Amino acid sequence: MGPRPALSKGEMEVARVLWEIGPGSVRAIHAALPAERAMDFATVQTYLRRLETKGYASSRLDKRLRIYAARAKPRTVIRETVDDLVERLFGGETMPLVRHLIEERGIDANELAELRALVERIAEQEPDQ
Amino acid sequence: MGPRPALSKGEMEVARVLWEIGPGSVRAIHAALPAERAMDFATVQTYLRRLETKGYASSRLDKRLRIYAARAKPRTVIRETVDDLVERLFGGETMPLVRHLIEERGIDANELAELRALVERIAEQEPDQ
DNA sequence: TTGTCTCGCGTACGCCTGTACGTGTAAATT
DNA sequence: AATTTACACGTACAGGCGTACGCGAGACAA
Repeated sequence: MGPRPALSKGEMEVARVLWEIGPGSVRAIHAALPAERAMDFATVQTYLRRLETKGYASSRLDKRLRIYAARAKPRTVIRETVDDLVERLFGGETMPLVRHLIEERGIDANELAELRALVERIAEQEPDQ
Repeated sequence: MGPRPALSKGEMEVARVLWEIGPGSVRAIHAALPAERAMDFATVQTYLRRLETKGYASSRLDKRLRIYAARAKPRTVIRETVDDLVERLFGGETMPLVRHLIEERGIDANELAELRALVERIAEQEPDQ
């Protein structure tokens, strides 16, 4: 997977839906977008076309209906996107962002428990010092 | 602080330096950029002008030297930026990003200790359940 | 069969972004 | 004084991005 052009914000939203609901028609993807994020059908179509051009999605014609599918794995795309952000906005350091997320955005009791477990798990893997 | 146009990637890098070194001339900011990220002097100048237009920075002339200063606080800008990303790429959920950062990017022993402390601190604040 | 609906697909368009160049002028150097 | 250096400031320009419109052709309804 060579250097793909980065996802734009709009493309991200559509890609996310693609991952979530799997392959689908433009209509399906349009319908699966969060209601409060009302994009025009044609806009979604454009984003999907661009996702394909950029290598993030593929498509095939099923009869007269074009079906899009994700081509890049979420983890990969998230890594690329987040790495870039961390680099530019945090000088490459991870912790400031983690801190921000926990302190500023807040996490509830469940999430806190999960985080605790995660920390312990990592702590075991990574032998002290 | 009304709705500012979002920072572009290039603007982010420059804004970060502005926060780090405080008010300074274009040259100072240019010099403070990570060496491996060599932008042209004139490019930095353009970004600073745009940062001012967007409301993220202010400037004054000191003799014939224009001095730029940050106008928006890092925390605020980071909140706006990260909120947007979390919304678009993670459907508004915080934990997937936290998990990604910890698991995929990895953190060293020191960071792990800090994270542990942070979790405990939050756990105390937020009474169980 | 004759609209009407639904899509695909090409096209559009203004603003944003990355990345500078060039000109004019003030300050510094020789 | 003449030359070089250093900036500010205006301008540029191609490609990306958000957000569609409109046409043409099957599919479906009447």
